[in-house]
Amino acid sequence: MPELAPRKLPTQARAQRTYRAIVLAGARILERQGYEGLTTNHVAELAGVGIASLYEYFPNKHALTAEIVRHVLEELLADLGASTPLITSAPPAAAMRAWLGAMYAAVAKRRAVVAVIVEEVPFLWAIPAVAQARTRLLALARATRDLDARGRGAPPLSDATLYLLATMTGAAVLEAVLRPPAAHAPDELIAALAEIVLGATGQAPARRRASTVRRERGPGSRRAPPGAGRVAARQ
Amino acid sequence: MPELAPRKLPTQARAQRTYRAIVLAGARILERQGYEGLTTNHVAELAGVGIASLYEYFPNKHALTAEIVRHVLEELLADLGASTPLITSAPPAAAMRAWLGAMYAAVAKRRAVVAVIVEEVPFLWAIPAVAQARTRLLALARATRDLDARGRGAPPLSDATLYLLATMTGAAVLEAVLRPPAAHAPDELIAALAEIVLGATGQAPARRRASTVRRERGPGSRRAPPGAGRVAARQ
DNA sequence: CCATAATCTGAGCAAAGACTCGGTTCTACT
DNA sequence: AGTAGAACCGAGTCTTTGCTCAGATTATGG
Repeated sequence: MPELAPRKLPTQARAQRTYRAIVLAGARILERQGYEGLTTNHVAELAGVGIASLYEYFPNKHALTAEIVRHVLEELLADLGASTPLITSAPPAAAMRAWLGAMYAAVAKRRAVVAVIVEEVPFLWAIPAVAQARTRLLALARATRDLDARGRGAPPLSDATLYLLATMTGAAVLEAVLRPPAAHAPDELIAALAEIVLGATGQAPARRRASTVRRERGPGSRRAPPGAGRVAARQ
Repeated sequence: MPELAPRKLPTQARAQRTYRAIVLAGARILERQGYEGLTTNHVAELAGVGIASLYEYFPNKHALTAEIVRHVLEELLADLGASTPLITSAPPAAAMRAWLGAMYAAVAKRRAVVAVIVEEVPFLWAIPAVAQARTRLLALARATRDLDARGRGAPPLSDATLYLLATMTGAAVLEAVLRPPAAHAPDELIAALAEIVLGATGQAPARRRASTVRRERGPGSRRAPPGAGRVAARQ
């Protein structure tokens, strides 16, 4: 198990710029050339710093990778956090759709990097930030359920069901973004997904006819552009 | 995009043994040392053949990797296929539980390799066998729905919902096997998962109290052994 | 301003790893 | 038996790449 923590954190302003440049360059390379293209020399060059500066902050390549992943994840979670006010103020059903939409948007915005990270980065789940994010999201789901159960008279979901719903929705969003099915527009998927989740939580009306699920495609629901099937450019 | 097809297939018996030995050795290394440990020299050595023999059949490392993946996937699907007779003969609800149980067992049996394959192998979705398996499973789901819809009077699921259910279930099983939650035994998860899916397909009775979902752990539902959280041994 | 610490640097080392070459050994088939 | 071609082989080539070293440069704070 390789060391995943940075050697030290930059304190001076100049050093902070260097550190940041390294991480950003790493993210760009990861996005464009995949994990196999992520070489320390290349990262340093693109960042415009000497290779030794990179090793000033990271003990090895794995630690650099972990930091890149942490950075991307943090930005993604920040996006999600920014849309929670809108969500919590909405009525439950709309809130669910909004939440799923926000997840979708956050992932879609960084489609290429996220694809490489989840599909190629080794030791992904050994990165503390990743494991933490998982438990935090599960805790959030549990809290929401408890709050919701207190509000209505309905019996609460079992822990196992809640766990499954949380992981399944996350996986479904990832799947829908990374390997979009040609036959369905994003909006349609989000709506159908919301319906499944709401149904399982007992908040949905009895299952409606299939035709009511199929929406017309509005301007905001354009389907993936041609070529979006490719995972990354890979020079 | 690297070449992923074998250079040629062995025809003589001796050559078939060689080919097989290479693929099996590759699978073992992938399982034990992850993708980073999968070097062509090492594979040849473990297979007990010369390195040049490996390159007799595979034009490059990527093609070898693709073949290893194909082999593991084929075995996994064979396991699934072997249990379909039992499943199709059962009534719908029991069939769903049996199907999920079979998926779980098939993945759990090869936990370590599967983990490495889905988390580390680059170009995974560019491997024809992988993409094919995905579409075949989706087609199976669609066929089942149509058959089922004709049997009962209920309206059929929309295509989008079906797609989501299929991918979500697959993802949930993978997740449950690869990163098992300490709090829930496999049987409990399978049961809860079946309930979610059946609920979404309109076949389940109205959502029951949470307590009825929680089963006692029988002898067959032992939870993951200690250390099962590790993804692979990694020498 | 000076001493000390922090930061930066790039040539180059050592190791690893993908793949080839030139040839030997085995098998199939007449 | 003889021969064509299929299969096998491993030492060695060539490239890549993670990482270090020894020292130059810049900031800090007394």
